[in-house]
Amino acid sequence: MARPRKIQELDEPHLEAWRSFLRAHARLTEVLEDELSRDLGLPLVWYDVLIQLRHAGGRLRMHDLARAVLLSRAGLTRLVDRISAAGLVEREPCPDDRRGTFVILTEKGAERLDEARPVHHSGIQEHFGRHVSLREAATLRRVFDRVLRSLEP
Amino acid sequence: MARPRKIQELDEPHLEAWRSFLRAHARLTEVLEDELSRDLGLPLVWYDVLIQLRHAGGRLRMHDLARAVLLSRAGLTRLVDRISAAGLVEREPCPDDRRGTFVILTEKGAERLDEARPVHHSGIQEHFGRHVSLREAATLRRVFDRVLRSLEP
DNA sequence: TGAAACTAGTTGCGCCTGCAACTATTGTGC
DNA sequence: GCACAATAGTTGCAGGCGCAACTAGTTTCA
Repeated sequence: MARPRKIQELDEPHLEAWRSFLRAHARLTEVLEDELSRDLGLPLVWYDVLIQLRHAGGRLRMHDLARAVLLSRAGLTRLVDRISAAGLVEREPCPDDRRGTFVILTEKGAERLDEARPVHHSGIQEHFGRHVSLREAATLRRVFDRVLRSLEP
Repeated sequence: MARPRKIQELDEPHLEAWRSFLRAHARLTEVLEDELSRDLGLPLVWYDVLIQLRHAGGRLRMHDLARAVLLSRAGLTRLVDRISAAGLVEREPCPDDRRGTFVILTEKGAERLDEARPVHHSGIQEHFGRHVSLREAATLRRVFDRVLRSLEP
């Protein structure tokens, strides 16, 4: 008799892929964080903030920056406090929307980013890129983008 | 004239793969953490501790458990404090090595794990496995294991 | 055997984060 | 135009983590 089946079960190969994925992420971010902090005194989140700002042309609203760096707005408030205390970004009120605040990449922030980028990129190459063929990189990107799209609202 | 070249440069496809990897990890763990906490009141790290204990036959030294769940020994001390306060594990002195402490999966912990496992696994299937072909899963595992091996010692 | 080096686990401390509550501003519907 | 809901950002608070220092036990080796 046909019994109702789950749409799909999680099988061993997928579970193994998942476990390797988790472990690789943990180790890679640990190593890259250490390298960037040690060599340049720049935490990875700081780097991420600076990169996102440059990517957006140098300025971003708190709200948008929070989404870009995957942080709560509260978390971002404190983070921007620290980074701006170091002079790498500045806050500026948003003229259109008086609730809003822009975060702006300063000259000094841009310099630090220029120093950090090659270091960080060669870390990624050294520990990740080097071990991944072009074909595999394409697969990774395709798969993860697919996963991400499914998680969007 | 042949100028010295870097061994390898990080190229766009690899960088894109890296970015998607990071975002996918952040979103997936966020969602799975929420599901497990909401449905069963069990944080993901707790689940991980219980699973690792079962995997090891029900008992593990603090030190080994810390490595298994990718936590500092200090972090694990507090984590085990919390989980054992909830009755899911117990500490027991190690007879061979009087510095050592075993963490032991209790009956209650095993029950909670049995409840959580199918929930967590269907979450992984729903948000990850479902979007990944068998062939892709094999690639992911192969790539990440390769990366992990390079990070050992 | 005995001292020095090492290892296991815990604790003090400070950092970073999210949640919930709050203020200020903007948008909506009658 | 005005009350009510929604949104932007900040702050109090508590949880969870790692580092460094500490205690206790073990290994090494002369």
